[in-house]
Amino acid sequence: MLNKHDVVPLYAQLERILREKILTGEFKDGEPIPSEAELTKTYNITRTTVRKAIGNLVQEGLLYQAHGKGTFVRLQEIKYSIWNFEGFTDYLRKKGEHPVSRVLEQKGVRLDSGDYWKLKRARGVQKNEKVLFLTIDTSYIPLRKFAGIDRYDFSRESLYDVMRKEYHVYPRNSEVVIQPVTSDDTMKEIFDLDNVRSLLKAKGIVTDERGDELEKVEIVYGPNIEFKLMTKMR
Amino acid sequence: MLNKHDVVPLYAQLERILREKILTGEFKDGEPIPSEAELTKTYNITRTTVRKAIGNLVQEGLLYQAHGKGTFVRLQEIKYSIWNFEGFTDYLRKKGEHPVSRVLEQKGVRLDSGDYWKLKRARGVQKNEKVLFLTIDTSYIPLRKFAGIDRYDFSRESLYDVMRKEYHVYPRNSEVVIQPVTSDDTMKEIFDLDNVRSLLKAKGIVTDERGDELEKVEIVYGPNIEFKLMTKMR
DNA sequence: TAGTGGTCTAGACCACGGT
DNA sequence: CCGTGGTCTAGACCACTAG
Repeated sequence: MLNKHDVVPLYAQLERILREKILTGEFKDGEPIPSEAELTKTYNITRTTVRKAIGNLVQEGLLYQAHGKGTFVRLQEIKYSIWNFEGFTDYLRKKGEHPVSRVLEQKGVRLDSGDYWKLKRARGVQKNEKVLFLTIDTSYIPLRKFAGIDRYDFSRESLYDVMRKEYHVYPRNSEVVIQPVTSDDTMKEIFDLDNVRSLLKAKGIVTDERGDELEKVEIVYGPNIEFKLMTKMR
Repeated sequence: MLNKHDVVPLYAQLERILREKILTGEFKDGEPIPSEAELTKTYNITRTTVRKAIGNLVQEGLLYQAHGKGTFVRLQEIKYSIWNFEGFTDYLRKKGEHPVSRVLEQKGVRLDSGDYWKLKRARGVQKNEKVLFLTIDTSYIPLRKFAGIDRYDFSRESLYDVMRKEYHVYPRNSEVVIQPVTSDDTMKEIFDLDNVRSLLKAKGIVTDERGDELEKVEIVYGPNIEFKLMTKMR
């Protein structure tokens, strides 16, 4: 049930309930959730409010709507091969590789929206005697949320591990824009390029389940990475 | 002014007007646009409709809102964001745009796996007297599955509509690799580039629900497209 | 035809920011 | 204080889908 006097808006409360039911499987993948009309009755709110909640979940990709048919659950809309946030580190370990990070730069910076810890790392794998770098990651971590984050040595520790274990914060969503970039000197050196090339860059934010920003991120992908994308259409 | 009897929804019409004013600089970067109350008066529509239009532009990244202050123009110039293949025509129509296709090349070709119909199109939107091209799509359609596909005029018809309505085949999944490419002469002409640039290319296959290949596809995205990607961890 | 989502109206009260 | 956006109500009519 919803609490009309809560500071949390009704649509956000409903959103949470629906998300829960989708993720626990009470609403099954591909099947319809109750109609908007039903939801207005069940929760005793207007359709506008129901639509706001559903709209957000559609935006999020958890639901889709079909005119005249209904609102349906969509799980696993997008998968990604290299773009997994449970991390880079775990991903490579599973493949039997030895992940390596080299910190290129770290310092406090002030962006318009507050104070951040800037962390720039080259990340890759150990190959025999050599290191093959795959990405250059630049993170801007809000110090308001992660006070003392500068104490950690991120050439050894995983950023997301620290967020989870030390701050009890769980990265959940990311929204990035993919762009082409032309290699600069840093990229040339890290990726061992012999001349100027086009590379891919992903730039965006990582948030927790409430949509709070955890990190501004910018990742440049080296030439050894394929950016594979699978989508499901309806 | 808005046309209440147009098939294009009022919010989409308003959206288009606002987008226009932002992009032409009538609403300047960082400055506020008229308040929601003013817009309701100016266009003689309700605030709900105004908010729907503004909401979409906020989503698109062209505007941001600050509680108690106003609605402001955002510096970055994001025009279109496309996250899957299904959306092109519908996505643009919803925005009150007029999608345009120009067939650049079409012929039968033999690939190692069989006979295909090659269809290369530039796709974009009508802007006043001009056409702004957004993508160059190259499709290879298996003739074994789509005999007679060469009869259709794909400058007018949607490829997927034909697949659905004439062949009763439904595109469902896609698997593509995203790569950077350097512009060639065709791209230079279609996208009206003044010099060589890095662009994005998606290359892969589209399948139906049984995993049967419907199309090999290669899409080059012009500089007016941002490739926005949202991921969720579960 | 009945049920669904898509659009829109005409209000209301609230919280926030700056004066 | 006033003007801004944020939320919400209680309706209405329409277009689409399926039986």
